[in-house]
Amino acid sequence: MNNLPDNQTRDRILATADALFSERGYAAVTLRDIATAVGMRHASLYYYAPGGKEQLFVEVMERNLRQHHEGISRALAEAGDDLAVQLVAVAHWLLAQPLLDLNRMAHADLQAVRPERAEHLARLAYALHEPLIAALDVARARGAIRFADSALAALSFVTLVQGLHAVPERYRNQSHERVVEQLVAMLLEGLRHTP
Amino acid sequence: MNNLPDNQTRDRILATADALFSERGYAAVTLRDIATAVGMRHASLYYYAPGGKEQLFVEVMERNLRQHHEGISRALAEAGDDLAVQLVAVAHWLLAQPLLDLNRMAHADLQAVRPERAEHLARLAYALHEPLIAALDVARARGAIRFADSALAALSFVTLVQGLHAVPERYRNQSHERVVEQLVAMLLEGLRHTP
DNA sequence: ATTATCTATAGATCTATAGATAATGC
DNA sequence: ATTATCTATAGATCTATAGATAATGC
Repeated sequence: MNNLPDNQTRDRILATADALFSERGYAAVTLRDIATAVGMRHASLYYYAPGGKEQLFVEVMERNLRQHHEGISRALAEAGDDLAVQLVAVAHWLLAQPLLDLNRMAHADLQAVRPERAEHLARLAYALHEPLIAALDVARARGAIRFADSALAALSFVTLVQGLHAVPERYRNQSHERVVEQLVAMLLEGLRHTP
Repeated sequence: MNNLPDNQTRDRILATADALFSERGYAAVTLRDIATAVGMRHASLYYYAPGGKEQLFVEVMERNLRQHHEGISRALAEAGDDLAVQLVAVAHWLLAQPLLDLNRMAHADLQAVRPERAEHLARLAYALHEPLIAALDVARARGAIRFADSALAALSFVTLVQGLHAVPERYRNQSHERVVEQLVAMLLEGLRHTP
C-alpha cells in the first residue's frame, strides 16, 4: 500500500541524521557519516530517501521542529497556571533534547536547500514561539507580567535557554537545574530586583 | 624583514574570509568562494596563507574575537557609569558588526580545526564576556543591580543581542534601536516590572 | 631578484546512479 | 516477486602543490 519503505530502519536513519545535522550542520555532515553511523553503505540511503542529502535534511528538520513545537506546547499545558513554573518546564524540556540551533539553521543550513523548502522550514522555526507567546499573553492579561512585547519575550526566552544548552560543560560550574532557576528569575524579575 | 607578505591584499583576503566564514560557517565556505569574492584564483590564496583553509579560518576568527573583545571594552568605557547606557552601547556595537555566532563556532566550526587551535579559539570566545562581567560587578557593588551571577548575566546579554542580530529582517517589525531599548529594559527590570 | 599572481594537475572526497545479489514473502 | 542491501563507478568539486609567467625593485 505504502510506496515508501516505512520501517524501523528508516526511523533509525532519520534519528541518526537528526543527531548529526543538529550537532554539526548541513555542510559538515556527509552521507557517508550518516550511513556509517547507521551501519550501512551510503548508497543504501537512497533507498529510503531518493532525494538524497537534501531530502534527509528537510525531512529530519521538519520532524524536529514539529516535535519541538509539540514539546513546548505540552510542557506549558502540563505546568499549570504559574508563568515561572511554565518557563522552567519548557526550559527543562528543551535542555533534554539535542540542541536545536535556529540561528545556524537560518543562516547556514537553509542556504543549501531549495528556496521553497528553506522558506517552509523557516516558517516552522518561527512558529516554534507561538505557544510561548500565547502563554505570555495570558500571563499579562492576568496581571502576572507587564512587559508588552510577548513575541520579543518569547524569542528571548528560547534564545537564552538554547544559549545555555550550547555552553560546553567545562564552562559551566552549576547544574542545569540551578541555572534554569536563575535564568527564569532573572527574566521575570530583572537584574535590578533579583537578589 | 617580514617573511609574510603583509599588504592590503592580505587584509582584503582576511576581510573577505571573515565575512564568508561568519555568514556560513567553516564547512560551507570553500577556498574558491573566498578567492572568487576577492577576485583571484584559489591557488593564489596559498601565497598569503600557506596553511590553507584552516589557517585562514583560525587567523580570521582570532582577529574577529580580539576585535570583539576590544569593541565591547571600548563601548563600555565610553558609555560612562550607567549600566543601562553601557548595555545599549555594547548592543549597538555588536549589531554594527557582522554576526558572530559563538554557538555554531563551538559546535560545528571548531570540530574541523586542530584541537590545539580549537582550544585557543574557544578560550578567546569565552574571554569575550570578561569586560561585561567586570562592568556588571561594578554595577552591583554600586547597588545598581542585585543579581549575583555576573557571568550568567553577561552570557545572557550577549546571547540575547546576537539572537536579535540573527533574526532576519522580515521577522522583525521594529528598528534595532527600539528593540535594543526594550531588551535592555527587559533584562534590567524583568518581565514583571517593565511596563 | 623578488613579489604576486596564474595554469595545470594530483589526489581525496562527495553526491548520485546503475545494476548485482541476497533474503523474504507469497 | 519484492524488499533491502551491496559493489562499482561517473562526474563534480575540494584542498593542496608544482611550476610557469608577468610585474616590480634594485
